[in-house]
Amino acid sequence: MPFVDNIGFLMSRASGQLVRATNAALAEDGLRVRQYSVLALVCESDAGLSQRDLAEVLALDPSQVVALVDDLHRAGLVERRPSPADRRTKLVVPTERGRGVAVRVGERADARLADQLGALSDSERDTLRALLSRVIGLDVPAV
Amino acid sequence: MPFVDNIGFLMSRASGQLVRATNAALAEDGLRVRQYSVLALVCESDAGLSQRDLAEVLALDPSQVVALVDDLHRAGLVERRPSPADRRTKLVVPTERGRGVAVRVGERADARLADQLGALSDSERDTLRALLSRVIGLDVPAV
DNA sequence: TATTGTTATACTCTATAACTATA
DNA sequence: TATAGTTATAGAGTATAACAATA
Repeated sequence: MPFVDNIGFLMSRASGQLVRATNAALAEDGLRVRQYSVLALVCESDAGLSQRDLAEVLALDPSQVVALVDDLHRAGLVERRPSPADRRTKLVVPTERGRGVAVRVGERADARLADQLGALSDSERDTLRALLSRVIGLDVPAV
Repeated sequence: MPFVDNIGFLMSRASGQLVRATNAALAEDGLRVRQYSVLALVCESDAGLSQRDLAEVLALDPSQVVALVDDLHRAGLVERRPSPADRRTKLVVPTERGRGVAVRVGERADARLADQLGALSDSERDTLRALLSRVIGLDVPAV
């Protein structure tokens, strides 16, 4: 099989393409996809997420999460709140402005992503989503 | 739809995982996946590939290809040959040693990749390959 | 004029190690 | 002793701009 059909190569190219397109969609709000992923996650959460939770979900090193939360905090989009249960833990929660930005840029990012996936039908997108989830080990493998 | 089901996010995580695993497989030969991709491509080619060809196939900037070819040349795995047709163009061709290394590390890299895709059946891998090709626009979209 | 390869530069991402404060 | 967050640092990847040689 020729190298250009290597799944790792195809995945890397596709990922780069999607990240570039998403970054372009987020750029006018001064965000990049990694910062936005943190913002989107904490907006989905009720009580806020610890930085450790964020690191695990995003598969990032905790030290990287520090920098991303710093960026969002500097932009006034999130705050760090002390956890009532554990004084080591800081819960990252969105500000009002952060919630608004998340909705707005989320829509633009989703639209851009949809453009990138234009060649795929809805059911093909579902298939792709399921296969990717299996690759990263989030779902149980078929027995 | 929760952010963790975002196709861009899943793609990015999957890509990172595959690249990491492949880099680990190539490490004992002092290669990384980007260098290996150049080596693999020129080994498939009969007459060698120009750096411009490589940049296009790999979706890299030509200046990045310069650095990758430099690395491989320093390791004695490829050579730059003047093109008979165009004195601006340099054809990148593997050395004998380069061909040997490509076969050996290619097998290890393929095995590692197969491990990473362990949860997927053969037909699912084909499906994934086809969907990724469509995303990056290599294939004609379904009409 | 346009293209091939090249150099230079800056920024982002990734990977580790070590430190602090709490548990 | 282990965990959450943090700082620091180095290396790899990405993105542009500009240049020389050649077409």
